[in-house]
Amino acid sequence: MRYSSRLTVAAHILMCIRYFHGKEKLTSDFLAGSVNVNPVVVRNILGKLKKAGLVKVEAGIGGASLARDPADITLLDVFNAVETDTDLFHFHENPNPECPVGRSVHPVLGEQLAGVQSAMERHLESITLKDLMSGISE
Amino acid sequence: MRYSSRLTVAAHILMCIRYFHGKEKLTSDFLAGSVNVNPVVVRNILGKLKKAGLVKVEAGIGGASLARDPADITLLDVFNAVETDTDLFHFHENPNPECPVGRSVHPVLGEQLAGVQSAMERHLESITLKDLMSGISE
DNA sequence: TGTCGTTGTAATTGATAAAGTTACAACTAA
DNA sequence: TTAGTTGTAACTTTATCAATTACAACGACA
Repeated sequence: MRYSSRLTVAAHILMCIRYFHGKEKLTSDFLAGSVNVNPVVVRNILGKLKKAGLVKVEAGIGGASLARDPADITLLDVFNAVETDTDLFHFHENPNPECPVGRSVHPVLGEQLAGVQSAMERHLESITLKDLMSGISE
Repeated sequence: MRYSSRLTVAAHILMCIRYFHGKEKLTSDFLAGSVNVNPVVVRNILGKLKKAGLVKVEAGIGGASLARDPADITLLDVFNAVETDTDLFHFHENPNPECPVGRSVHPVLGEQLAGVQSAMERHLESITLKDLMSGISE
């Protein structure tokens, strides 16, 4: 099992909000049309992005907009906003404490894998919404 | 969703094989006792490690051993051996091709995320079984 | 003020994958 | 031949994602 598609869907949504800002009314229905997912999925993700302070959503009237400059929104922000469990690797529970290896596995491996995790996160942090927008043709 | 616990279980198994080499007969039952999982799970993972050329398993008589020096077995080797789908992130299918953003999402985002993936893999590659063994107390 | 379009959210369903377990054929040494 | 082990297949349980239905709450505007 690996991460859900929420990060890529969320990135898609943010790119749409930026691209169509001022041109279209950015309702969950409209966004769902571009991403091609259910509007409720859009509303859920938009809710998480809102909670993380990345977007503003107008309740009632409808429409979403960015809460920050595109250069200030990184993929790590999006990742942390939408992913419930951000841990890359999982440990099996209850290794045998009688065994010298079983006793040490979690701390030893955990330390090494934490380095892998942070390498990934630093890389995600280096990518901004602005970077992504530069790949969209007018 | 994220990666399964197969990587950590496989690492645990390899550490056990190294640690108990020459001291114990390393059957799937014995290994399962240290990891605290079902012996069949051990046999399945051992089969993948064997296919990847990391271990040797004696059919019939029983017992597993390393096929390479611990300094030549990296966590990336183990990762690729046991994980069926190594892609970190997933895309939603069928974005709307009529939309300029929907049309470009996959190539643009895909290129950036490939960089994240390879950052993770390079880091996994830098960790060897020998490194892990040095954390086990005698 | 009341209607309409929209958001926020809960509940249900179906699909997919992981992990545990049972069962048994195939293999090897003694 | 027998005992112990590996290699697999099949089934079960559990968990999560994503789609969907349903509906209350909200806000602009006729």
